[in-house]
Amino acid sequence: MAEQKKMVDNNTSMEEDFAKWYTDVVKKAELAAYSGVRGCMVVRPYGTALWENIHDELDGRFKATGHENVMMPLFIPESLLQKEKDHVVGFAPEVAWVTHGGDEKLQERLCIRPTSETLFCDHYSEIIQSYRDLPKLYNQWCSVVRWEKTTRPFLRTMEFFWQEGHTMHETAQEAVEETMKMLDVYAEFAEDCLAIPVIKGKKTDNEKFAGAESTYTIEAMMHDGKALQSGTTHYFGDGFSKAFNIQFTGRDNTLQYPHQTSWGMSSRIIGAIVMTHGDNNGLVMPPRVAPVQVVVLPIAMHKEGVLEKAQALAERLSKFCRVKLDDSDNSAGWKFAEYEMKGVPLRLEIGPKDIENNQCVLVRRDNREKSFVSLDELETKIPELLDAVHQGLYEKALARREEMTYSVTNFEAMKENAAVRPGFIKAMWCGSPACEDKLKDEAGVTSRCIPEEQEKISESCVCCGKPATLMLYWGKAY
RNA sequence: CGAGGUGUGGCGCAGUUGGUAGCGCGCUUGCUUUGGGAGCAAGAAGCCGCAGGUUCAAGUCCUGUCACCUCGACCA
Repeated sequence: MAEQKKMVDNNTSMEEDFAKWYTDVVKKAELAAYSGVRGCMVVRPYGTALWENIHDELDGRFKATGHENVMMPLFIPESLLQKEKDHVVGFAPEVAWVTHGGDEKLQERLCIRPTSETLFCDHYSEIIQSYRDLPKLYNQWCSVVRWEKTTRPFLRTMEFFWQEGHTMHETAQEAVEETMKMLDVYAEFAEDCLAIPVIKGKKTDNEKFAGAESTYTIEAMMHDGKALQSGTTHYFGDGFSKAFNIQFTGRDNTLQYPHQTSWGMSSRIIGAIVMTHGDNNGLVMPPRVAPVQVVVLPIAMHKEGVLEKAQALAERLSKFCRVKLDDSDNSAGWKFAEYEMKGVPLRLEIGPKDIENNQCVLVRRDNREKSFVSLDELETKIPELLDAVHQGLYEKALARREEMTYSVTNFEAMKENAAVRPGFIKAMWCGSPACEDKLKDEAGVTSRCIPEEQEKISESCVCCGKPATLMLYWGKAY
């Protein structure tokens, strides 16, 4: 009975109102707070620590694949933004403009970067002369601004934090390989660090990035069955190179345009973590990026020797994991609930009885499993349990995704399924944008991606019935 | 941009036919507690979003305005 009791009250359940559950968790777990600036959030220390861990893991992978970090300007002059046609049309409705410096009106407006393709291209046109200058493998960590109308913490804010990789290559093939390589890096990171299973695939022309030749994505399924694009890579061909007049002398002594890629993952991924692993007791942090992996709670702290023992344990644990000791005078029950809300993967309880028996209590956040562990085994037991939590989270998310993925072969079934069953829908597509539009208007689903791993659901397009060879994932998206 | 909603101590809210602003949580101090959000006692804290108006009197009625939230549309 007591086991089933909701441990954290005062929080909306996800079945009741998923959107409210989400914002409640974000606020109560202290990831972020609303700010006085419309559509912009304050990322609080706990959220920032999470982002720093995400940064470090990703940045290590970028460096390991030969990339270098740079820092570009915050502003883009209007003339520069307008150099590539598709690109400016795609972003025009959502750029913020600076029109004055002090009291003086500017000769040319400056936009606050919504993305930095144009800045990178402008710079590349200066520094690329020869095939010997290639490839250029640059990345930057920064924030960008897009004037969004509807905002939600992490999922869509006017200013958001991300990394954007921008690379230039001698050949198209090399650039395509880079595009696919970085997609793999994102997928591996999502699954191995965040315990979020993802579907790798290609976006349709309707859904691709403004100015890109092709766009790839990793799609994750949230608890409510909606899709969240969690990372994206683009192959640009030489479109921007031509628009920005970036040329190099090739090995054959002819002038050529380099081939380009870009790729990004944003603070939106924090929303994905919340909505993939969270439950009605709050957040559940994937252990490999959790700001605190183990919280040490002294029980009956006033008793002789308990606090000292807890301090010594925390000190010992800090040598092999991220640990926090809470020796505040809040009650033990309060602390249990608090660190569950914050999603700390493991809780270590140490009280007088444990000290007598040379043991402690370890409790997993993901399934509340409790074990008594000898104090002599912590160095092996804790890493094992952290791995088990990671694995448990991944498997639970994967099982849910599979359970909520359906296949349909005709329009009526698609409409019906989209209306009553949240989740992903696999269906064949003829390749026509008109069919995509119709499915969006009449069934309320958009194409998520053309997955790498294809299946033959049927012979014909789910919409028009014409012969089709491509299987797509469809769904509702954040 | 369309529809809806909300602005009252830090947070969540109540406030009836206009009549001197209240509750819960949190906060501070003290004592007792401490293995699932502790108890008692004493305290601090509010231009009722803002600007006009009606009235003897406005949190409450009227007009305007601003901000934020939710859902759509849009959104690489």
